[in-house]
Amino acid sequence: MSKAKEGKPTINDVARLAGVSKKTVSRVINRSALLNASTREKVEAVIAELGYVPNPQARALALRRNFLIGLIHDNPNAQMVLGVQEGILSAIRDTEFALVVRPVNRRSPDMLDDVRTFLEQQRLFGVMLLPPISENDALAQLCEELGVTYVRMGSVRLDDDEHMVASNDREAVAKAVAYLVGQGHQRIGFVAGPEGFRSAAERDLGYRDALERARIRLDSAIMAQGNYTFESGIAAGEKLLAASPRPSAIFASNDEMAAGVLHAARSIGMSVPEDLSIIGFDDTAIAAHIWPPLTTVRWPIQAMAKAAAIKLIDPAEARDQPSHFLSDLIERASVAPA
Amino acid sequence: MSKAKEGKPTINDVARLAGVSKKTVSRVINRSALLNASTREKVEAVIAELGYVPNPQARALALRRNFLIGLIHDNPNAQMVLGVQEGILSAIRDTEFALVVRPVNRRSPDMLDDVRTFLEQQRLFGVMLLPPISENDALAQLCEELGVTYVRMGSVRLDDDEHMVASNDREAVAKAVAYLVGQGHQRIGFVAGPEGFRSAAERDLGYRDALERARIRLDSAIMAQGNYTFESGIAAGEKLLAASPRPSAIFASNDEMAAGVLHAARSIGMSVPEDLSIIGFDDTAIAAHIWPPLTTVRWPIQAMAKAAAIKLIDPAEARDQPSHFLSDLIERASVAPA
DNA sequence: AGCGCGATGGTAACCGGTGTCAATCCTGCC
DNA sequence: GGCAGGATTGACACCGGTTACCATCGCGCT
Repeated sequence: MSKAKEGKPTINDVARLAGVSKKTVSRVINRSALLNASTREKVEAVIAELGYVPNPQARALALRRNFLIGLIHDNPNAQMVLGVQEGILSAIRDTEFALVVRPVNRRSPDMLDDVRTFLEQQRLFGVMLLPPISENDALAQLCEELGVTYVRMGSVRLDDDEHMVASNDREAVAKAVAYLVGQGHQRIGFVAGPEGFRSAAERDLGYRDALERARIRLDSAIMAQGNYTFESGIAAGEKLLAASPRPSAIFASNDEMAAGVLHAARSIGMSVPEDLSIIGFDDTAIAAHIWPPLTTVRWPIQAMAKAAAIKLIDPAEARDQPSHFLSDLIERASVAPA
Repeated sequence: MSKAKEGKPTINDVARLAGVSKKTVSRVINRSALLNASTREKVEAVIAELGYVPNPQARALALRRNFLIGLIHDNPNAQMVLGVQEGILSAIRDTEFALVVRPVNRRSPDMLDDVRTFLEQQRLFGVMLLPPISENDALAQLCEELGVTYVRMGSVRLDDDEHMVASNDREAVAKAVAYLVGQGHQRIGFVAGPEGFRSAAERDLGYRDALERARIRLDSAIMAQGNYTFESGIAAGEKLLAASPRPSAIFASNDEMAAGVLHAARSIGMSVPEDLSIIGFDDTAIAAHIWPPLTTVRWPIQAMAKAAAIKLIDPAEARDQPSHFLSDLIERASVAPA
């Protein structure tokens, strides 16, 4: 408050004012046990008075590790990315960690180089990988090679528990389809996601599992593939609804495509859910804001992200963190009994 | 590749192998002009061979500034937040800057303390503030006090150009409403946003401007207030459509409420846009994925965020960056002539 | 009284860069 | 050939922390 010439107070200032050495101040900051109580109090008083906060860059340099965790993603689902960011933040709030984000372009040929530069340049403590990029094994290997710890989030277990937090999309979809069966539906269409997405493959398997368990035969006439977009959902819907006999229910591998199916149904005069039941996946904002609100499957994203972040930053608690999560079926109004 | 015992190569390793001093290597890294070409080449060769990348923490310490820019927000619109993140990233890609995000809770009483702790602890180079929290002057003052440069994004100019990148919501709404007038609508309803949001106030003003210019009298029977949610849009829609005479068009202050109005209209048997034209604001994912696709107003978010980031990190280019942006009217299918 | 020992706290080096300033090397020019 | 002066380069301190290791202190003990 006196001659503090612009600059923030440093550990030296604290030491001088408290009449102790830097080292002692450092001990106070790091809560070292071998410290006389009165010394500690004296130092703490000075710290409070000066409003001293240790310089993170200096700390990082001396400790040879920093306190930044990265989030690398190419996920088009804004809702999900933000959910992850909030989940991570809830884990690192009240710690000295901070979250650095890095959207990348999956299709870019130099995606890997881009990530490499990023990791080398920033020397992050660790990174989280979101799908679909988290399915890229080369990326995980790159982290390994660069000595950056990582945790992947995904729709299926792709790595050991230490490096993975996974939902079980296959099971979740099977449950959703079984739910349709439970509502009396026997002719259930399916809109698959694009190739190359692990989630798409898993959801496909879940659909097949459910039909098999219900002893319903697969019929390729009521199966179509989309690419997770609204438009592809429309196209898929048109194909499926042209089949004869028509499906009485359709499971779409994500909400956007489900919205597209809904649109296709409506444009040929069918009403939902009276004439057609629809289930989506992801519980994005769209799901709740179309009419009728979409029944869908939801990853517990925040919880997953939080668990992932804890795995990254706190080895002690890491083993208590679950690596597998169950998705919930969110029942809204797009499903009716057959 | 030989005895590199785990650790990454440092400037000392490079200096030793190149047979020059640290300082010279430093000069090469920083592209200092006063350097003999042959020396530079020699050093660059060693750098390439070793795969040397300067340690950002050490740099930050020595330079007394770091290369982290923060994004502080409490914005519920995921689409927008992600757009901003991408905009910022496009500005800092190929620089050594990184983006640190910090979602906060607007309603929390210790929001300011939370931000203060964050800023003091991380010693960021600068921060960007997103609405609605960017409207909080105390926050801007806090940044000032802590010596953190900041740039605010918002729907109206709240600060000098150096610290502000603004759209002009008032003008944008006026244009949108004028567009409805141009389509022959004379009875145009309005759904306002919640109090306390500057954007809501501006959009309200824009509506009034447009009516005044068109010499249409305000009628509180076809004005309602919502809180930017889908549900509040339904309620507002019900109120407005119960008025007599009914409005032939409705402007809603955001897309979610517009979707709500659409739903309200449909549930009383009106079809859109035949019986009712609707315009929203924000161009969120919902706008494109409901039926009919919503005509709406869009902030050029990425461009704004990019300009804001450049203002933050590059004083030289900062003055070339615009501080004001015009929003675009995105014409889809929810508007028809009266 | 002298001694050993655990509890505290200090000193100096170091983490990996950058700034300052002086030393050295050229070069042209008288 | 000698010298001024700009172009290069290096030595060294320093940024603000931490660690390794040493010094001191107070105490109980013989």
